[in-house]
Amino acid sequence: MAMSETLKAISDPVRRQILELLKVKSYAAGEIAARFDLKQATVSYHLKLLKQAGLITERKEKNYIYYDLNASVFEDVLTWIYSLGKGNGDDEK
Amino acid sequence: MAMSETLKAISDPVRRQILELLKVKSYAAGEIAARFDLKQATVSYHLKLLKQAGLITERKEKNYIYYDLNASVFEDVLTWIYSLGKGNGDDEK
DNA sequence: AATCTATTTCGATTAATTTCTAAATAGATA
DNA sequence: TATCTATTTAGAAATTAATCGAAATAGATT
Repeated sequence: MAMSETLKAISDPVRRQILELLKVKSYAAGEIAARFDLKQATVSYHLKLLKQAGLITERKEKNYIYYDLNASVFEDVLTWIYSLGKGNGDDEK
Repeated sequence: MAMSETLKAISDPVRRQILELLKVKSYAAGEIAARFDLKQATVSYHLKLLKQAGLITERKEKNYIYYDLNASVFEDVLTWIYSLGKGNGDDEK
């Protein structure tokens, strides 16, 4: 189930842009929201999905919540993609 | 737009399984459909999306349509995923 | 304690995706 | 040519996802 969640998370362009933003440094939820033409509640929804997929972590500081990228989750995805290239006949998900 | 299409295509588990199947060899549409608990029309819909994303190609032979995997399309996705790991500060999609 | 600030959660709405049945296409075969 | 076989396309129903406004939470600040 982990990979489905990861792939669904990154299949949305808003969520990919959030990840790209967090690649540079941590941002608080409000700072992230400010960069999109979306309401804060909507961005919060996307952050929740990314968090559930393990792609970001949160860290509370003062009354802000800072988000950090966790790219290590991509390992399974990379393995799956490579396996398609390598023709080893494994027919399972 | 290409990457969004690729990622959306592989965000569905049925479509990932189709790709895994095609990794082994080409199959006709009906043979693929036979492996899923879905109507042929539904599988045809998934094949269409995979084709649009460039992940499979089709080849007509007799009155069958054979499908082949084209994993080369993953290059952009791999590049994107790697770029998130490497912290190079590029904030664009 | 009262209020301010940052953020999430809830409920509703709209939009997109998946699935189905039925009909259409198109190439083989009788 | 009539029909069989493989497959797609069209249209409708069901499910899931994205968005918003309003209310709730929780930690600072006064």
